[in-house]
Amino acid sequence: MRKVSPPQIERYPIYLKCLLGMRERGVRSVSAPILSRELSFSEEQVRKDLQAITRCNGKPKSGRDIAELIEDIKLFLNYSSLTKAAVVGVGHLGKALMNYKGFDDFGLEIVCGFDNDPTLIGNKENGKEIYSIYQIGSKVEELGLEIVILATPSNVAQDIAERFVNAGIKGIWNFVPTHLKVKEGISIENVNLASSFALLQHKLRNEVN
Amino acid sequence: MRKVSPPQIERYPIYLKCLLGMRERGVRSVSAPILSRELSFSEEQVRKDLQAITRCNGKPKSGRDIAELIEDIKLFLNYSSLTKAAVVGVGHLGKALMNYKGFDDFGLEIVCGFDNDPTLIGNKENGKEIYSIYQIGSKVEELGLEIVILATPSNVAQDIAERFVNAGIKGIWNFVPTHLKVKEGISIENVNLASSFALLQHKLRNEVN
DNA sequence: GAATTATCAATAATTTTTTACTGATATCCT
DNA sequence: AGGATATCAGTAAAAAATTATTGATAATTC
Repeated sequence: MRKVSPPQIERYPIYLKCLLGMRERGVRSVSAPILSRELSFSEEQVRKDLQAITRCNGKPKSGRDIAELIEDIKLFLNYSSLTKAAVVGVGHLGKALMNYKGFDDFGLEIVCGFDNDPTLIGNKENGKEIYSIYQIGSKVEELGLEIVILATPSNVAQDIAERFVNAGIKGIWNFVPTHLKVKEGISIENVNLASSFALLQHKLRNEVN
Repeated sequence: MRKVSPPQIERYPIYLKCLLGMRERGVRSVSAPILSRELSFSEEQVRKDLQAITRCNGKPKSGRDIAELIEDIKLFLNYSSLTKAAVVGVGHLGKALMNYKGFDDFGLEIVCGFDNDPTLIGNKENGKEIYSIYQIGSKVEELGLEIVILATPSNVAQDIAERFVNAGIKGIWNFVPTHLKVKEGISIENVNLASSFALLQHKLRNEVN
C-alpha cells in the first residue's frame, strides 16, 4: 500500500458512501470516470486514491469491482474495529452527537455521556447514561473509553480535556472552537464550524464552485 | 491584499478566536512566535497568514497590535455583514444548529427552520419558527434567505437542496453525508463527520500528532 | 548611546498534492 | 475474429502549500 495523504483520508469515506449507494442500486462495478462525475473529483484523483488502498487492479473498459472496493476502503478506515467513545458536554450539540445515526457505520460506539449539570447526571440520552465529571477517573477505565467527543462550553474545554487525558484517553474529537494543548501522544481532530463557514462565505463572495 | 488559499481561510477563524481571548485578558500586542506556540502553527505560517490580510506591518521585537489584527480578520471574513440562513431538517442535529450560540459572532443569522414533520411545523425552536417544506417557495424570498444549513436525512438531501436552489438560495452548508449536485453558481460547503473521524482514527493508529 | 536580541518582510527552497501524459489491455462492436 | 475504444497503471509535470533563509530594524540591555 502506498503512502496516503490527509486529503486522501478525508475522501475515502466519501467514496465509500457513494459506493454503498451504488451497490444498493445493484451496480456491480465502477470506473474512475463514473466516480469522477458522481463526486466531482477529477478522474486522475479518483484513480490515484483507489489505487493507493486497493490491492486489486482495475480492468480497462469495465473498471473495478464495487464490493471489493468497499471492502478495501472499510479495511483502510478500520471500520470493523470498534472505537469506544464518550460525549462530553450534553448540551444541544452533545445531545445531537449522542443521537447521531451512522457513527455505528464507521465503527464508533458512543458508550455514555459526561456533564456537570446535576439535572442531567443519571439521565439517559438515546439509551446511554450521563455521568458526572467527577466519575471520569473511574469510568474511562471501567468502560474502556478510547476517545472523547468534546462538546463542552469553550471556557472549560481545556480543563476537561486534561482530565480525560490523565484518565487515559488517547484521542479527542474536538467540537469546541478552542485549540487544546495536550501532551505528546494524544491525537486531536478539530471540527471547527467557523472554519467551515468561512470557506462557504468565501465561495459565496467570490462565486467560485 | 495577497491571494489567500483555502487552508488559510480555515485558519483565520482560529486566529480570531485566539486573539479575542488574548484581548479579553488585557494583552495589547502579539508576535508570530507567540501565536505559533498558542496554536501549534509554525511561525512562518502565522507570519504569512497575518501578512496576507492585514494592511499594517508588524514591528520587530513587539509584533502586531491585537485590536488591529482582530479588525482585519473580521473584515476579511465578512463578519459584519449579516448572512440569513434557514436550518433544513429539524432533527437532533438541526435542533442543535438552531440553538448554536456563536453563529452570531460570525454574522450568521438563523432565521427559521424547515421540516416535513407535521408535529414540528408551526413550532418554534430557540424562538425561530419551523416551516413546512411546502413553504419553501414563499419563505425564501419573504425572509431574504441566502443560504440553507442542510441537516435532513441522506435520502432526501438532493431533492430538498434542489427545491431551495430553485427558490433562489445561493449557498448550501451541507451537514448531510451526501454529495449534492447543483447548478453552476451555487456554493456548497460540506461538513463531513466521517471524513473528520477518519483523520482522527488515522492519527490514533499511526501515533502522529 | 552602542551592542544585543527578538521579530519582521521578502524571497527562495522544499514538500505535498493534484493534474497531465504515455503506452498497455480488457471489453465491445461489426 | 479483428479493429475500435474506454479504461487502466505508471511515470512525469504542474500547482499549491509549507517551511527555511536572509538581511533589516525596533525595542531592550548594558
